[in-house]
Amino acid sequence: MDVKEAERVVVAKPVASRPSCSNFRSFSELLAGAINASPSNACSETAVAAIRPKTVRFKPGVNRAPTTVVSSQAELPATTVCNSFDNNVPKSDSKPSLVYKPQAKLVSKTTVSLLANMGNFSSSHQQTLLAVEARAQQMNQEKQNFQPQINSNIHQSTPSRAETEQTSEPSKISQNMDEDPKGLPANTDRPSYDGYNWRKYGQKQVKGSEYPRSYYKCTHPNCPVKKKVERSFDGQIAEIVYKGEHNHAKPRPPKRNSSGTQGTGVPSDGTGQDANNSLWSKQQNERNEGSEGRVENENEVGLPAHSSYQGKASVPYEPVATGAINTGGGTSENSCGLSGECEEGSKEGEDEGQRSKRRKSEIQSSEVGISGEGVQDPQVVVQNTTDSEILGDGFRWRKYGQKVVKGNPYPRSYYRCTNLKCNVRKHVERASDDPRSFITTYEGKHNHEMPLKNTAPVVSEPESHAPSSKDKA
DNA sequence: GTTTTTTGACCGGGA
DNA sequence: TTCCCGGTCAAAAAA
Repeated sequence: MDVKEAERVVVAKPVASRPSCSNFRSFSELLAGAINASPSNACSETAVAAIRPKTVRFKPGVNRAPTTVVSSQAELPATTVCNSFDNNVPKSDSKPSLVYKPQAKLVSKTTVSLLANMGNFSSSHQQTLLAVEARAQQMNQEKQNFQPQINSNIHQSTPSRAETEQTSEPSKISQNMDEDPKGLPANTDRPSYDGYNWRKYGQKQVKGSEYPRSYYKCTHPNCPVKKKVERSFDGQIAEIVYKGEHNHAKPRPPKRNSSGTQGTGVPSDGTGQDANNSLWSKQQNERNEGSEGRVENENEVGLPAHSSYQGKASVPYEPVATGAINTGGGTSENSCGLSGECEEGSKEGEDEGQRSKRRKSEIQSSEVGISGEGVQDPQVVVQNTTDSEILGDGFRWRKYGQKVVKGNPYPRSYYRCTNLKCNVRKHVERASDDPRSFITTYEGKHNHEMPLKNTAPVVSEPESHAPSSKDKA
């Protein structure tokens, strides 16, 4: 990728097509290439990996680093992603930054409505399939694009949080990765950005899909929810489809922290979803009080933006989880990104076994919680933030212009990050007749952390986050 | 020894 | 009825 172009991140609805990466070829070719030739390019490598997934347990140092690299910006894209979901226009083609275009998958009406309402979760929907597409590539791009800057920018801003965030972000990503078995350590529960714990029960190469599809079930007892995740060769999530509704609240975080809400993140294992989830919930609750809703954006958005849930109204937290949804709402706490994972990370002390046990207990407790407290806040979603301020990506934006540009009958709105030090801009335009479909294009990278709204829970500094993954003795 | 992931086989729905 | 294919099961492997 060209560095220059890297600056520009375009998010658009994915179009069914093969990755633009010239390297992508048929599996057979990839294999051959991988085997024969040195895997000069990542593409081939990844491809291979995709073909033969292996259980990769999270090892400190191994995956970590790479992931971390990533980007903080997940959030941005996330937002975009969200929007992009609905977008019908594959504008991306023209945009330089796109690495590949994931196939466009279906987005249920529910999703649409959710996005549209962002915040109002109507839950009426029946079980549905929600398809979200998260484009890994965006992620990648972002990762790549942002990284450089991050480094440079970080210096400017106080490293403390910003840095942590940035670094942590990766973790988020990793979380995202969670969907991916490979990337993630096998943390058992593997909470994902959506805040729930999932157990993988199958993987398969589905016809018509370039990537292997992984099947996950919610680990919560009696919970019928399942999700399908397709990952791109590079491990990025290409699509997530949820099925069913959770009949329980998100798993509560293990006791820890209420304070930590934001833990900056370090997501430990990337999977630390449990914690995340729970954290989210908690945070949400807490935040809700404050009316904050930032919550999951980052996480979810981050990547998972892809994950849009289908609405499940029944679960209060869900909404939150849905980053996309929140977007509308506004800030997310970032949950995991910041917090959830963080927490998990913080739990480093625990080892796998303990976690497992903990999970079990959590699960149970969560059940209880469901009926009890957890559920309350459906309103989480509804936030006061205005569109102009927080557009779902967790950052604050100020609209500074609007214009009709060639090729699109709809006016394009220009936004600038409200952070004085930040020169990131983005423009948003309708992608189609559907008022809910937008194409968001970012320019530049944020050199600051995502603004936390009012309450800012103390961020626990990620001490050395050891990969919480499991260190088994 | 425990738990999760991997993966081939099986099942059931739809064409 | 048969075939195709997505989804699920479950034994084996991995950590």
